[in-house]
Amino acid sequence: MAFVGVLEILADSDLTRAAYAVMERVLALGLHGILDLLIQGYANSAATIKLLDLLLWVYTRHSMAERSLSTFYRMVRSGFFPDVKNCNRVLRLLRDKRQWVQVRDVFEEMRNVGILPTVVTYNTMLDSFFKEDNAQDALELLGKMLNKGFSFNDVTYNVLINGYSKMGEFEEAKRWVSKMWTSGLQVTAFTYNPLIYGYCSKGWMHEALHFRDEMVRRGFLPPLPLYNILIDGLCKKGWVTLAREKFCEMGEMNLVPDIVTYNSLIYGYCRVGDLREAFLLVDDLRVQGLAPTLITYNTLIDGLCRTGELEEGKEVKDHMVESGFQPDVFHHTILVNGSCKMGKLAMAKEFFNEMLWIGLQPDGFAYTTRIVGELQLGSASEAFKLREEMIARGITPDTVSYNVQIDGLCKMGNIDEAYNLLLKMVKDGVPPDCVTCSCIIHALCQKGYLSKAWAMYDNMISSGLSPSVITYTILIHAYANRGDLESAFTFFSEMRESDVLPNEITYNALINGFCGKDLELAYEYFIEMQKRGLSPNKYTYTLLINEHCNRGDWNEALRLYGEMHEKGVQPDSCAQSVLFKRFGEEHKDHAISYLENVVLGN
DNA sequence: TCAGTCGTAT
Repeated sequence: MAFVGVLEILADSDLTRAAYAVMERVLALGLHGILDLLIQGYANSAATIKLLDLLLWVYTRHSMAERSLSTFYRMVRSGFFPDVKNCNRVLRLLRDKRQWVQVRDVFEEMRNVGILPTVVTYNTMLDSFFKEDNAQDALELLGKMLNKGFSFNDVTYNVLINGYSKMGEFEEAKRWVSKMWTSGLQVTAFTYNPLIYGYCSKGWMHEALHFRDEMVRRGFLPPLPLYNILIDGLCKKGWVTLAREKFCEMGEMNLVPDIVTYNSLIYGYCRVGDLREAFLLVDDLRVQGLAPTLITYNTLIDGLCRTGELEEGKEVKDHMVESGFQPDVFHHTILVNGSCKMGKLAMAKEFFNEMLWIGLQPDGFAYTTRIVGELQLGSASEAFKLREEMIARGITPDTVSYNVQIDGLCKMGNIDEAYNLLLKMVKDGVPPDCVTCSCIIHALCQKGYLSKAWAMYDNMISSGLSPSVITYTILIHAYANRGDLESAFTFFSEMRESDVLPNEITYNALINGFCGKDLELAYEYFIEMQKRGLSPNKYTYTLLINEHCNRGDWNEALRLYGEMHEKGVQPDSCAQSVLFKRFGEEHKDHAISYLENVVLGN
């Protein structure tokens, strides 16, 4: 036990750094028994407390939560009270490991034995409470902190701003930002980070952009990650033009985009189906001296799959593998999904099996994707087998997994079974969401049980779930289609009051309902949707053209058909057959080419 | 700070 003697000398002579190095060496050798030796009084008592503290420090530095905890408790119970700095280190470690109960216990123990907390202790505890989603306890602690005469430092403010932003309590977060300004503490660019990050993660991009502006007005240069978050948030909303503007703005601010910036923007263009621009960006990033990553490739392949270009996606995959990238679970999930969406179940299976073959463990996303394919293109029993296999592999079904299953049952017409599964999911502690309810509402509407659907809607509201644009559209469509325009309008109004924005499909559902009854009102919605920046699509035109044809108003039908062309909306066979439904089958081709000539003025 | 799964319409 010579090392204890060495440590004792070092501790006595205040050679902390040297003692730390020796202690690290001792533990690297696995000699954890030093704790017992010290507690039993192997060294002199002045050195013992220093060495125990050192031990605790080393354990926390190496993120050894169990050892840190047991050392802490052995120490306090033997009357060796650790330095508060080491207690703070233990708290921080436990917080980072999300061991909430242990964080609270250690804090409580500190109080019991009389170790006085510092502002760092309070900041750590506040942060821990927020990360635990317990703002109430954070608030109480804040009160205690003030009562004891502690004043907030910059970290306190940042913890509060961060905590409230993550919870989506932006008003409260903003209040602390302005308090921080008036407190005279140093506000930095990073003070705004959590707020902007919070807004982006909730998709509130206007607010996020507003705070970028405020930041710049206050004279801060937004850091690169902040621009990346903004561009990512804009792209996720599909606002790729605005994202591009921000991308250009970066240059004006002397910020150099990195691969994350490019990947986000590429994602944005892929999501709006502009693969040309996405590939141009890949060229551009290469010119800038950057190189595509696995994420770049996966994003492009997903983009191609979504536009139906599965073969091109496979080409990119080959190119990716040739460039030395190892396909991962994301990659395979994308291709499984792409194959299913093209109706190629056998190919989806191949991609899924390839993933297993190369030794990758499919996660919940991969299984869910595969199960959806099986439900839509294959068999329910195969889907069930896969679900069992997923559970056997230790993946517990989440909300999406249940939703897929529930929707599958609904589509097979088993609403009762779907409802039972909803009850089971609640029992299993998996929270149903808006999609769960929408699936069942949709099924009820399709079966004609409209009042049951309405009851389900009331049910979801009283459970605290917010209906989405899809939920409203399902109900509006069902009621409008049945001719109950008043009820359809009720949902439309409720939608407005809840600040849920209608989309093209919502308007189509309304227009569909009003066409047969009140064409004037149908046109009002047709105008309104365009005022709101929504472009009528082929369904919108088809609905209106159909109605005019039914009324024999051939001129207006033709005018709409022309407008459709002008706006670049490609009519499909459905739009054309609606227009010519009075024509005999054998004349249609002539009629269509005649019409194209008239309309296009050729 | 970046990628993958579920629900709407003629």
